[in-house]
Order: sequence, then structure tokens, then C-alpha cells
Amino acid sequence: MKMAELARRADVPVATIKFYLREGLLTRGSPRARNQADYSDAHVERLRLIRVMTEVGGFSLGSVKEVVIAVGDERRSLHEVLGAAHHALSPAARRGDRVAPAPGERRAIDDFMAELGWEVAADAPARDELAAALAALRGLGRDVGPQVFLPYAQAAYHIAEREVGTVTGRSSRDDAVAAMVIGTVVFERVLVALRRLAQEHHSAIAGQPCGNRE
Amino acid sequence: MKMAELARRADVPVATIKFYLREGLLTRGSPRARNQADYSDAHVERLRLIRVMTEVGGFSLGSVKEVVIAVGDERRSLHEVLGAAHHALSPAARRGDRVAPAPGERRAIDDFMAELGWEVAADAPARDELAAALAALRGLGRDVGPQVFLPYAQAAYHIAEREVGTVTGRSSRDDAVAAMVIGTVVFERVLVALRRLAQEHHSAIAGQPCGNRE
DNA sequence: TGAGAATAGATAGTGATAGTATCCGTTTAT
DNA sequence: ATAAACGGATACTATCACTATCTATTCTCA
Repeated sequence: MKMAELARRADVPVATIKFYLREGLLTRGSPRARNQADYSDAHVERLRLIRVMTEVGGFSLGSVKEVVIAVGDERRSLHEVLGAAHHALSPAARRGDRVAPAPGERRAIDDFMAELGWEVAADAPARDELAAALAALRGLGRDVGPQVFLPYAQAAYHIAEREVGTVTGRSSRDDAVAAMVIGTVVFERVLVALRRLAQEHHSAIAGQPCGNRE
Repeated sequence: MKMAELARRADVPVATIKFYLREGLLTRGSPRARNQADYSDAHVERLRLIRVMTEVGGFSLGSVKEVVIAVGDERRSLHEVLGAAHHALSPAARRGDRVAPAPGERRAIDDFMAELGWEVAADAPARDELAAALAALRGLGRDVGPQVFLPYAQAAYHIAEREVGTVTGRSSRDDAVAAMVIGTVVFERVLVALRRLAQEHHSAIAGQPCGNRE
């Protein structure tokens, strides 16, 4: 297919597709002539995935590019690619986000992980994420330890167990990565939205504030 | 205290404080002279809260301003103020985010909420949030209904129950709003980070790489 | 076959966001 | 008395994610 159809099928403006091509987020189509290239269904899928990551997930094009580069690197195993994608989709990779490292809190988090018995890479970005949250809490005068995270850890444990359990072996790299990205990105949004709604519900039934029932 | 000390205590550059004053995110200090004002601890607290919302939560200064305006409006009850804050902190209010309304999915979400028996305002932004997630899933070829959200709803239900339960009656408006904002913003980050870590853990123990699927 | 649309690729411009920097006249501390 | 700090206003900057325009082909179809 040609660019106009690609734009129509993926619902992305032509100018934006050209921009993504320039930025290396989308591979060039197979050239038919000096000014004509042929795009495939894989291009449509890739575009849809980019839009999910940016529009639903709020991730920067830089994070998207990391995923794209990992997928495109034929030397890497599927396992490595998924690891790279997971890494690129760390909450800190979001637009406008920066995580200041908090070394003291980081050690507390590492201990917490060990206590939980979770098998997690030492360089997982989410560890710093958690340390930053702890540091923020302390900066706000809440003198708390990582144990306040325990109920969240338990909830996360059950959610993730189900998520990982329902992963079916995908045929292609692209499919596997797409499944992982969608699961991570859109269900994160689902979880967050449902937390807000549940807070509102509990506020309402408790007759307590914190809810908005206009 | 004067501006330099305020900047030091809140760890925010003087130029940025001036910017926040201009934007109406921070109230002016009580004037001592034509070019001298006196700032209080409340100013320090307010600044820290702004930084948590922007740096930890990734919310725009526009959302912050909504909260600030609600808090500053003496005619509103604490209940209304907390409702407005909750509204301003909806996931969609995040930097660079926009939610396209999805009317068909929105109705499915409303039905889902009714099935759950959750008491949630009809205009809660998180409903559209959820509808957008469902629309995204469908746009990606996943032909799913809102029932795929059920495990997440159950997890969110338990988390929120605990959260709302631990919100004790705060003395001042500012305190109550601060507690709500911190709870919503930093524990959201905590939950999201822990989900990533739990996914990694379950992937590791399952011998499967980092995946998740609906 | 020839007009007009579409295409690839390059360069430059836009709008929103979140600050930063500079200047000015005033005031305060030494 | 003079140098530093202050409040306030204006202007500038950086980043991000596009968007628009331009040129030189090439395709489409009447």
C-alpha cells in the first residue's frame, strides 16, 4: 500500500508518518521507485502501537524508539527484546518525567524486595521509581518505611501473576512485543482509572470526603 | 521568611517561585515593604505539594492550578474541594495526555460500573479513561468487553478500601487536600512501579520473559 | 498524452509547556 | 555608604511532538 492508505488505515496524518520515518520509529517501505514505496500491514500495526504508547501510555517518542530499536535488532533474543521493552516502558520513561536517584531510600527498597522474595534485576528502573516515591514521602514530612508499600505489593503480585500467567506463546517477535506493550501500557491505565473510581465509591459509601460526587 | 529562605527550604529555584507566583500557583507573601514580603511554612508546604504533583505525578501546572483555586475558594466546602482535587488529578489531566471520547465504549463502561455496584459520579473522568482504554484495545484488534477489567477492579477495590479507610479527618483544608493529593499521586506511582516489579518476578519464576496479556 | 494529484525527502516553522535570565528601582544588612 | 538581596515585570530559552512548505519526480486516468 502507499502512504495515503497507510495514513488512512492507521488513522495518522501523512505528515506525522513522514516525521516518524525521519525519526526512525517506522521502517521505510520497500521502494518501488525514487519517490514511491510500498508499505505493509506490519507498518499499520507498528503505527498503531506507537500511538498506543504515546496517546494511551503517555510515553515519549524516545521510549518508543528504544522499543523499536530492540525489536529491530536481529541479534537479540526474544527474551532480551522483551526485557528491553519492559525497561523502556518504565514509568519514569514517561513524558516530562525525571527521577532523581535517592541512594538511602534505594537501599531500603532493595531490602524490601529481598524481604518479599521477589526475583527482580538489580538494575530494574522500578526500584529507583519506588525509592523516589519513598524519598518524596519523606520530603513531605511522612516518616515512613517501605512497609507502607506492602498492601500495594500484594495487589501488584496478584495482578501480575494473572497477567504473566495468561501470556500465550506468540508466533513472531512483533506479536510478542505488541502483546507485552499493550498489556503493560493500557492495563496500567485501566488499573489507575479503576483505583480512582474505587476511591470515589468507598468515599461515597463511607460518607467520608475524598470523593467527588457533584 | 524571605524568598531566598523559601527557595532553600522547598528546594525550588527563586526564578521558579517567581514564576509560580505569576501563574497564581502560590499566594503572595504578606508584604513588609514595597519590595519585601514574608512567606510562611504554608508556602513551603504548598511548594512541596506543587513539586510532588509535577515531578512525581507528572501533572501539568494547569491541573495544579485547578487544585489551588479550589483550595483557595472559601465558599466551597471541604467536601467540594476534595472532589475538585480528585477531578483535577484524573489520569487524563497528565502532561501531554488527551482522551478521545469513545461513546460506544463509554456505555459499556457505565454498564460495567452498574454491575459492580460502584457508587461513582456519572461525570467522573475515570469513566472516559476506561472507555478510552477499551477503545484502544478494540482498535488494536482485541475484541474484548469490560469484563477483562474485572481482576483489576477487584484489586483496585481492595486498595482503595484501605486508602479511604486510612484517611483520617484532617484539621485544616490544606492538610486534608495535601493528604489526598499525596495519597493519590505518590501511591499511584508506587502501585505502578510494583506492578512492573511483580511482572518481572513472575516472568522470572515462570521461566517466561516479561509478558502480560489481557 | 498530458494535466493534475500523489509521493519521497528535506528544511523550516508552530504551539504548548515549564521554566530561566535580565533589568529596574527599592530596601536592608554591614 | 555601599554592596547584596528583594519584588516585580518583561523577555528569552529549551524541549517535544508535530505540521507546513518546497522541490523534483512519478503515477493515474480522462
